[in-house]
Amino acid sequence: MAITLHDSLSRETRELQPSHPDGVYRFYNCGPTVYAPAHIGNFRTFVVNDVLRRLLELEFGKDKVHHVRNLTDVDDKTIRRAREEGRPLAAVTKQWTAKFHADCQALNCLPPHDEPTATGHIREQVDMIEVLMQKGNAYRAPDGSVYFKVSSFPGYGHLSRVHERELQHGSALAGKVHAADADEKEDVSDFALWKAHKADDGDNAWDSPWGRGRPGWHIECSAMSKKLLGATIDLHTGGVDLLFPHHENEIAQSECCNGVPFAKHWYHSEHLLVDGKKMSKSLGNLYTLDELVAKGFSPMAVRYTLLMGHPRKQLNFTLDSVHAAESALKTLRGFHASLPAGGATSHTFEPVVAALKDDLNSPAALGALFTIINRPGGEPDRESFDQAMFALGLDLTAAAPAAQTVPAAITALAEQRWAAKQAKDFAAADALRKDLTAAGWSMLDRKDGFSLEPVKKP
RNA sequence: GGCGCGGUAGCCAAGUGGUAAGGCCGAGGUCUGCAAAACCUCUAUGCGCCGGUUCAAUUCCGGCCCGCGCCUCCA
Repeated sequence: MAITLHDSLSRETRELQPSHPDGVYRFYNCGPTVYAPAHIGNFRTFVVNDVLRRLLELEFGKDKVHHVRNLTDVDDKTIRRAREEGRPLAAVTKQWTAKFHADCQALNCLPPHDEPTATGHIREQVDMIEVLMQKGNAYRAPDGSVYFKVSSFPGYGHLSRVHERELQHGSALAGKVHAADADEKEDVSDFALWKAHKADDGDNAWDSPWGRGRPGWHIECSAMSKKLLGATIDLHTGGVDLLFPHHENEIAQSECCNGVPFAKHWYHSEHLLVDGKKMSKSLGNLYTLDELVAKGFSPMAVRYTLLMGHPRKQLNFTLDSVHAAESALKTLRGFHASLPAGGATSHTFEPVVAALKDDLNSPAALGALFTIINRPGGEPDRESFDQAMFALGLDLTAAAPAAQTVPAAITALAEQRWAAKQAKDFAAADALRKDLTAAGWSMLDRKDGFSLEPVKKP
């Protein structure tokens, strides 16, 4: 069964097929800027792309997928962070790259085959800018910056329909259009390919034919995808916010430079909202994985939560939904543990993967999963269940939420109650249970002993 | 102002021109001294509002209301 996926450029849902003779599907996913911990909104996109990666492996073969995800390790934010902390840029980006990798691993995301960095590909970016200069698609501003001349590319705006857009009238936004460097550009739509060195950049600058400076943001993806995947790639993905201007600019640069179509298919995942609003520091509704783990949630429950909504639809993330995910995962773990070893064909989980292959419909896939689990009679098929879990990237053997340390006083109370229970002094036992509950702990009895866990909050 | 997405049970969320998946929560039951777990059962005559098309609309069309996102470097 083919994978179908919505294409942001044509606005059609189309089948995915490798276009190169070697049968390798070339897939580029815009990665994070490494200057701070990624938040769960970022991870929605990466988890969705991870599911896609897994489906591609199932469909075309494990060695027939080439997945590239870049790391932006030089830009205004990374440089500012390094300056604020008085550390070298590389120290900052290395630290946050490591954190990003740890979070991805916790969320069970497969590592991309290549993870190129902007600073590791200055040469390739400069080369590309030189071609654009030669072809007349770019110009050097008086300060030494190089800009892409948007008017030189007739195809500009097709992806985001930017020609149908207008700047917001009479608002603060219209006035703040790049006040910083607007004077250097010939047109406000033009965007930087190369940024001339400024004092704030410190020693984060490289030599170029136009003087010392650093690459603009968009050029890195064009240069690195070309180097690793070729001039025309099969699929380019990212969050909706990258649609304009980032991806629009990438298309302009790459197609003007290479003279061939940049990407055959574009896919954009929608934003994660928190409590009905986009995450932002000012609203205080921004979560990191660590913060959720600190609240007692498992990373796998966070992954599950991110899959509860259709990737092309805004998903409202709440702590209640992570609770729901944690409970659902618990059921899945129990089901998995009770699955018979042998394969059976009466209850196959193939519909789960089928739902995912239909434009990454993860909520439908989760629905199908439980529908099959709850189907009476017959025998569930372990092989297809494992495959469904692989596609969803749900590792049911991953650690459940870490048990909290039990205070000695609580343990003492529990031991008293256990003794009372053994002595069949149920009145005392019940009283002690109440005390424990009041103190915030649930006592779980077993045949041969007890365990304690924090009282579940509603 | 422009562009785009969405409004489905207490919460989250699929879906279809033919009469509403699933998860969570909640309720009842079985089983347990109690509690928990597990298992069973139940939970939208209804899909933002108003019209229209149709034998039939939540699903198509039109209007309206509300929410969210993007509009130059935020996944």
